[in-house]
Amino acid sequence: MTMKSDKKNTSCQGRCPCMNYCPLGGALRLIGGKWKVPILCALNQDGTTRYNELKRKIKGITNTMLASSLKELEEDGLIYRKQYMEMPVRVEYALTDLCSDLMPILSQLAHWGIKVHRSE
Amino acid sequence: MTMKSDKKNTSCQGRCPCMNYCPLGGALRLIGGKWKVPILCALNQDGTTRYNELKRKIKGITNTMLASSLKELEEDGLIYRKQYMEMPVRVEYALTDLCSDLMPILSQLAHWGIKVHRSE
DNA sequence: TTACCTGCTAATAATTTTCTGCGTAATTGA
DNA sequence: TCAATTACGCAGAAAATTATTAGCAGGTAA
Repeated sequence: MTMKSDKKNTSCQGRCPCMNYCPLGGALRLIGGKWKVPILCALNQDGTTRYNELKRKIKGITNTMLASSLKELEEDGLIYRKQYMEMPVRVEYALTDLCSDLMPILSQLAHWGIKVHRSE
Repeated sequence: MTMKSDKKNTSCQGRCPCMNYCPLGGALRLIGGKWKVPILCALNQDGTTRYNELKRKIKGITNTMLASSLKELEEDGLIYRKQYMEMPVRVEYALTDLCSDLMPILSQLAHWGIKVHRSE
């Protein structure tokens, strides 16, 4: 898998749940950006999904962003890519176990988000 | 508090832990950006903290970003600002209860981040 | 054959968003 | 007058995102 050791670690300079590397900052970087959460949510909800199916489901995403986000998510070990050598090529994506562990945490975050939204 | 209803809701179009508004996207926006997590972590670790103390503790942050991030966090109800009418002015920041509820979730996220980091 | 269609992705430039660096302001006691 | 504290404003740099174009592999329709 990829090396990320050169990424700046602004998140927590020796404080919090974080030490020198800051796994919290690291985690947030993995799911950061505009489209990664929508992709993960789609895969979480529907399971294994093809490229164009994702594109249809995630409104407004461009090919550029879908392809590059999928690539990063795969490199980071959050999703799994399986290419079938049919013609035309078929490619399927699914969450890895690692990412399945993440989803309940995101779900808690979502519940917290509901509270915040109500209190505004 | 602030109205955020005009924010685009790209995160989850009717899927996942999210409905139409997407509280997950909302939550991630609140803590998004380069400096908000470091600020929250500092406040979580040390409790009530003054402006310049925060500035010293969070290495590399500029006045512009510290001031604007604090302002947004306050508008969003995550931190609490108390200004003492001394001279020179003293201002203290602390986490709100709402944000205290968030910290354990971030902690879980951090633990997940450790796993990811190890598997790379 | 020719032309165009689907599925997936890359390359590039244009645009938008976010961040940085610097300067400055109000206040007032020493 | 100067220092200390807490900011705000603005220009430009950097980063993220979008738009556009194009590629390839093969299938379909004319």
